[in-house]
Amino acid sequence: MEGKSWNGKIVFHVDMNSFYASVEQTYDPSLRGRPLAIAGNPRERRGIVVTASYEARKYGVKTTMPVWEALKKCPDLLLRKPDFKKYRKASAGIFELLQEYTDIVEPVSIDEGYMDVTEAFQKRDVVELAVEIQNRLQRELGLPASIGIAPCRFLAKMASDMKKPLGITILRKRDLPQKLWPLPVEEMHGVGNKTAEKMKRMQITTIGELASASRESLKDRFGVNGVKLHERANGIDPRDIDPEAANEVKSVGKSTTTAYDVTQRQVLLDILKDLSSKMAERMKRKQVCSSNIQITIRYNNRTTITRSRKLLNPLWNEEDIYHEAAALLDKYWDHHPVRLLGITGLDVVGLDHAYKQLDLFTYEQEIQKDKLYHTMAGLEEKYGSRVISKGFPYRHKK
DNA sequence: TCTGGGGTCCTAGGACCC
DNA sequence: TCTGGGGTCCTAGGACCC
Repeated sequence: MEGKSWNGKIVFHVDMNSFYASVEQTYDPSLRGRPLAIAGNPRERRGIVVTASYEARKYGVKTTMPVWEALKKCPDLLLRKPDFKKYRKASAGIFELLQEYTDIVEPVSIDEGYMDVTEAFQKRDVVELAVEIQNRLQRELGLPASIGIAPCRFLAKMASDMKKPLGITILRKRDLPQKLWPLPVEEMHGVGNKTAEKMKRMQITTIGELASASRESLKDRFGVNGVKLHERANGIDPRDIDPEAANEVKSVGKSTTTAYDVTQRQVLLDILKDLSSKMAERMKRKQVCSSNIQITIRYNNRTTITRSRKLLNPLWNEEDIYHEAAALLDKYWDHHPVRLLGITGLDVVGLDHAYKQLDLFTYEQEIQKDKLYHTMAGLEEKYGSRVISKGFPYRHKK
């Protein structure tokens, strides 16, 4: 248990317990100790449970369960709509607290993160440290957390899952045979339904069986992912904790399930307009732009398609996003009833970065200068960005 | 009365180039 | 006359996670 008994890294995985519900309970003490679910509006068919308090879980209320079903299981269930402003604020408080202990903190979502405490706490008992962090989160922010302690990310993550709520679990390499390997393979982080089913057909039902399966058979079946899972089951995970990871956004999206199945083009365009405006807001807040716009259409039979187009220039304002999204809709929507519509900006880069990249703005000015713009726009409309970028003479100038 | 909204990473096929 | 091989870029879909 002493710091000195650990070889190599010490990683904490801090995982908040029923985070949204816990935050709501700090704002409204009358919710404490009661069955509570954070959920959308059941009348708008977005009504699924996002988070359930532990009291609600006792009745069988679970995440992604439709609200009507949750109410059947627990008639006294209290409901609150999600309020992400509150959650983001609470999240900031949590990570500020964690950063008092080390700079190597990597948030992976609003309510969980990794810490590399190797350097910061060589002399200190790691369990004591975890207890202190857990107590402070509870006392200062009113939020319960479970903490996993291990020599790598994967094991820390598995450890924090082993005791909830308010657990502290150590998972050393030598603990794997007793603590990790007996678990069903579907409980492994990175193994979902599909993979678990395939593994069962290969006679792999526990993490231990995965650990001792042949690397080759896993590689044949699952590609690089199979090799990774095999290594992790054996306690090998070389991924470092990267404090910058959260700043390196790859995509920004906005989607909505419609109140009813939509078949009118104008209604869909209105929704896209609204999504564009919200997306533009978010991109501005994050100071990013995107050069690849994608729309998502989910039809009322739940089949979902995505259609995207790479653009010549990155964009970030509402009108441009809407223009691209509407063009994709008109090109690809097959007029079947729609239940969800979304817009995502892919290939996202920071605005500062975009200015330097490719001299985009001089590029655009030159198009204007040569009066090629309309021809180019017409061509791009017709054939996509690829043709234009290849045919355009300035791209290779220099 | 079914099943949200935000993401990441990987794979595979086709176009295109040499 | 019936068809190479290597590489990149783009697009679409799938699996997974919280």
